[in-house]
Amino acid sequence: MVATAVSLRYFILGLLTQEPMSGYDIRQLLDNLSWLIGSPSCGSLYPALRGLLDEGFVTMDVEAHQGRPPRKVYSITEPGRNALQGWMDQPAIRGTLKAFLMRLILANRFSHAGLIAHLHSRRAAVAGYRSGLEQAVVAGSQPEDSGQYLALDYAQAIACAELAWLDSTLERLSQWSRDAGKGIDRD
Amino acid sequence: MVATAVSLRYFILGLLTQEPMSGYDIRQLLDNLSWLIGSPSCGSLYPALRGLLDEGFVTMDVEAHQGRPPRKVYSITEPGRNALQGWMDQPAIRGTLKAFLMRLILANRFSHAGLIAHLHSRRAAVAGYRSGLEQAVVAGSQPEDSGQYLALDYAQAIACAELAWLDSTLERLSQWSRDAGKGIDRD
DNA sequence: ATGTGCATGTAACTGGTTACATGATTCG
DNA sequence: CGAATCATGTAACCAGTTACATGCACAT
Repeated sequence: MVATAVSLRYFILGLLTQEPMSGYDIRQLLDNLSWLIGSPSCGSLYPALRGLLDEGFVTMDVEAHQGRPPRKVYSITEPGRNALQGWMDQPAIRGTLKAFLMRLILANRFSHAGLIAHLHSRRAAVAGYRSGLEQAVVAGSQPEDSGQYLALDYAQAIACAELAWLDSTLERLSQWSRDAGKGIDRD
Repeated sequence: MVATAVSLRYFILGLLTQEPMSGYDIRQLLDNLSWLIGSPSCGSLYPALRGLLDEGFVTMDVEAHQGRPPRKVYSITEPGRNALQGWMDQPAIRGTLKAFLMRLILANRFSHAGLIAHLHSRRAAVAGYRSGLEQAVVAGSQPEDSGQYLALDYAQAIACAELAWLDSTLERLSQWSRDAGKGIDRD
């Protein structure tokens, strides 16, 4: 009853903020992003669209062509935008990397500040995770159970890399926004 | 019909290779590992045990205590060991980090060679993933769609970190096994 | 008496997958 | 003629989650 991640639904909703699209369009777009979040292959796409429609987060216009099946073009509604905003504002729940990436892709369509906030919240989550790992190292895992030890080491390495990326990116973004603030948006 | 990851089932099976355990024992063990793979909190644990029992991968002995509910102690069977081996031998399917970590934890209970193979297969998977990301950078994503660009960059950073860890760990392990081969197991 | 720990489980739901089903159009 | 592309969807299944249900023992 708490967070209800429901990534795909909201991600689709986010994609629709750019322009109205048909299910087919969305699928192709998702296929392009498959390296990041994996294509959900129609079996989950169409039900998701149906769900969004039922909740009133999108409207549907049928573009009938003769012969060819009619394109059903979906557009986001005001309630849809609100729901999406609500989803975006949710703090990044730990472990859901995919959800983070989805939001990251969508984030700067909203606001620069939102993007920054999103990165910060991720940073906090990862930092917490890493400190948990450190405690686990100190506590249990003797190096004799090297499986556990390896897994721990691996997870720590990843977490450190994430933190490093987040820090450098935040630095870069804040610098960019400082420059933009001064009106020196050369690029 | 292909891979059927079914992580938890097989992970439990792997834990049982060390010693017979009751559901309760397993749960506590999993709780200890929660920072890595997240505790599955009985709702999935007991059904998993039931499933393993139905498939003949474990046997169950009931230790009746008066008063206190009886401990049901599960032991792995020969078919269970075979099934587990089959699962371990599956190449690490991309994206399933958790499955990889589970196998990593279990791997060296089997054989040193298996562990190495496991790491190599992960390495191949991650390398493939990264090259996919690189292609995606070259192809689509103009820096204007900075959301996509950021996500891409992030994923690449992680992938690189993974590769670096895998390489250094493989190096370390092969050195260790070389030393052991020479009988100079100083540590 | 009350709550914490041991020890088991069920039921309903969720988010997703695979594989299948439909049907017209256009290209080789 | 057959295959690929456009375009929609359904049905069955799967792994896992949350929340609930049970019940005894022992300590406060």
